[in-house]
Amino acid sequence: MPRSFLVKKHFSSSKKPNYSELESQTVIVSPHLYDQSYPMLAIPAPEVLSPAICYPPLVWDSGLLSSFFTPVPVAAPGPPEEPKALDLTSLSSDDYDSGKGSDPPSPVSLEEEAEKFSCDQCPESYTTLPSPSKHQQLQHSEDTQPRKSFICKVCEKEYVSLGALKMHIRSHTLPCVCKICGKAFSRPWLLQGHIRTHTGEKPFSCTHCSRAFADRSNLRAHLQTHSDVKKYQCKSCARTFSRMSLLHKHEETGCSGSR
DNA sequence: CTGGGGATGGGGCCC
DNA sequence: AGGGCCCCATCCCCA
Repeated sequence: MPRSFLVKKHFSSSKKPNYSELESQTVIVSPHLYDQSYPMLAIPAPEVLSPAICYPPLVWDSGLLSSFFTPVPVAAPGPPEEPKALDLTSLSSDDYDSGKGSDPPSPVSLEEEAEKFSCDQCPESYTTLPSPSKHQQLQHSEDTQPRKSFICKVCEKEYVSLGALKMHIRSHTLPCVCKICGKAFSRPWLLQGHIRTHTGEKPFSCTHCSRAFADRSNLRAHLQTHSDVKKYQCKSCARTFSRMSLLHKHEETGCSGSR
C-alpha cells in the first residue's frame, strides 16, 4: 500500500516554485466541506482552496464518535482477556479507504509493533504507549478500579483516554489540507511543517555550520553528523551512526562485527 | 553502498 | 478539552 511519504515529491530544494507570497497565510475554516454523513476527508480541488485550509477540530457527537471507538472496561490487574471484540461493521473498508492522504498501518506493521511492546504481566500487546513501564504503570498499578479503554474502530488501537483516542482519530480523518498540493494532515502543525516545504522556510539553524532546516527533528539528526560519537551504536562492531535507520541498515546488510 | 537531508506520522506533555 | 510543541521514528531520495 502506498504511504503518504511514498508519494513522488515534485519540489526539490533546487526546483522549488516561488511560494514566498504564501508566507502570511491565514487558516480558513470551511465547515461546509464536511461530509455531514461521515467525517472522512474529501479533498477539494486545489484551486478552490485557500493557501492552507485546516478544518476545525471535529465535533464528535455521540453517534459519530461511537462509530469510531468502543469504550471497553478493563479490570486492572485482571486475568488474561480474550482480544477485545471489535465492531467494525459501522465502517466499511471502502469508507475507510476513500479520500485519505495516507494509509493506515498495515496489519503486518501492527503485529511487528505489538511484538515490540508486549507486557509480561498480561497477554496484551500494545502499540501506542511509549514504554512497557508506562503500560504497566497504567494497566497494572496498585488500584483495582476497573479502567476504561478506548479502542479505535478503524485500526483497533487502544487508548487510555478519550482525548488520546480523539487525537488518534484525526490521523484517520486528516482534517488539515494543504491548498497547494491537496495533501491532508492530521494536525495543523503538521500542515505548517508541510507548507514550509513549499515556502522554503527553514527556521531551525545549525550552530555548528551554516545549514538550516525546516524541521527540528531534522536539525537534531543533522547535529549528530557533527559528533564524533554518534547516538546509535552497533552492538556487534561498536560502530556508531547518526540515525537509527542507518544502524538498522548496517545490521540488515550483515554486520561482520569487525568494522 | 553509505551517509545525510527532506518529509512525514504519531503519541505524550504542557499550558 | 484542545492546541501547540516536543520527541522519536521511518521512509525516500540524492550526492
